[in-house]
Amino acid sequence: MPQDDAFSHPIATVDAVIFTLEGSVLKVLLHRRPQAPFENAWALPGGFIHVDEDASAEAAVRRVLTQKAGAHGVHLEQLMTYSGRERDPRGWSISVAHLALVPRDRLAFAAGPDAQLFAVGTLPDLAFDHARIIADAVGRLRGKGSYSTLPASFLHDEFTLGEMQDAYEAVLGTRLDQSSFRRKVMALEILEDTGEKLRDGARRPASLYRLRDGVRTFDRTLGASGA
Amino acid sequence: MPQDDAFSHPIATVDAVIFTLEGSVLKVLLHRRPQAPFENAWALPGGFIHVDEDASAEAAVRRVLTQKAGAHGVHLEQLMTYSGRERDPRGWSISVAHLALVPRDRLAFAAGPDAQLFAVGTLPDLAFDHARIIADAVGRLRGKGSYSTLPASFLHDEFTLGEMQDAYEAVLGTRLDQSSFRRKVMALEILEDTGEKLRDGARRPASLYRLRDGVRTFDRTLGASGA
DNA sequence: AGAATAGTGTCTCTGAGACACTATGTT
DNA sequence: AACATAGTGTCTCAGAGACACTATTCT
Repeated sequence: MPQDDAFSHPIATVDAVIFTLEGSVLKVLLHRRPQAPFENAWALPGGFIHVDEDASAEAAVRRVLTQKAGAHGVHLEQLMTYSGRERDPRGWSISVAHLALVPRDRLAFAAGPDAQLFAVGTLPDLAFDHARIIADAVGRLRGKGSYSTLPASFLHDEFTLGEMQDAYEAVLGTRLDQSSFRRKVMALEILEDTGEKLRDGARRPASLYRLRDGVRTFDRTLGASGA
Repeated sequence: MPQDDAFSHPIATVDAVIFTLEGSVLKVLLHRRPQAPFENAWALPGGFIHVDEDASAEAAVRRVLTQKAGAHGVHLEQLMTYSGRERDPRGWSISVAHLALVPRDRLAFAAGPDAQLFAVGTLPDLAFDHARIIADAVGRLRGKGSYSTLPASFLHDEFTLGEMQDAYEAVLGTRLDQSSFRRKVMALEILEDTGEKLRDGARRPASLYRLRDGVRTFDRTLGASGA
């Protein structure tokens, strides 16, 4: 315990695994590193914790999210912390990785050769231990997705049951039975009917719902992960 | 991202929430702090990460476990990382909290006014944000306990179904039906019959089982948390 | 009318819980 | 024989999955 402050401190960073849904495909935002180490390699958006500026690691991630993905007010949760002497050639480092879930159109980054969305199934080679971090993040998302409202974070505030089911299917990687899905969602009482309908073409309009706030996880499942 | 190394680094520490079962009561090991900050307050065992000595945060926790609890080779998992400017008066700090589950007789600490096991229901005032950390740890243990072999970490290598059920009941805070518990445990195929029997008194001897390794979590539950 | 998705009804199967019962050892 | 825990059998109920069906809108 508090011996003496003579120990040299590790490098402290944060990393963000920013997920989104693009055409019902689960994707992650990656940036190409502009400098060493791992110059030109793809990597997770991240950066040093600014002790003078960030109130916490989570605040540091929110800063990164805004600066590098143009996203704010999105679902953000801590994933895990990765640390050690070997993971960063610059020295003993500690990185607090977070999970961010963002609707596609709330992501604002300069898409191009240096920033891109990759489907989680086909990732390029990655800097540091970022492949491992993404694998853990996907595991968390798939696992927790089945008994939480996490997948709904990819949707707008108001959405139809069909859109909601699509999001769950994309996250869990399985097809779900429509009838069972609706029955279970309704039984959980996690939605609020807005009274409005979505009219978007040659078919029966669907009711628009909103997530009732406060609800995050439930004790039943909305479908098993087929990963 | 890697800008310049000119940022001052946070203080980096680890904390261990060491759980054990004493007389079917879930307890946590606390130490009294010998010095400021929070001198004389109860706190979780923990300490600075030694960059020159620890290969990772987990390694740092294992060192702390050995030094402060005499425990090694126990179940250890990362809980969460707590960080910020306010949590430690010495400055911006980051602490990687871990969960350790130890059978009572594998804990070797000098019990006395400066080190003690406390039932999780009746904790004293705590230093730093350690009350919050313990609350999170109890939440994790209770939650994950119902669908994992975590509670069995409190037992010896070989144990009876009765002992196993006791451990689950202590962790989940509920009584479980004996018949259902046995049926579910058997259906999960997580145990290996040693062929031996425990003879410990005036009653029918119970079979001794061992955990089959590799098994950590399952998709069904062994009982709901009654917290 | 036809296309397309929204939404309902219902059957079956499995697992969980409750609880009554039998078994087997020591004193 | 009494006792205490080990271990079994069985009934009932709720939720999940499968799937066939009906409803409503636009073109």
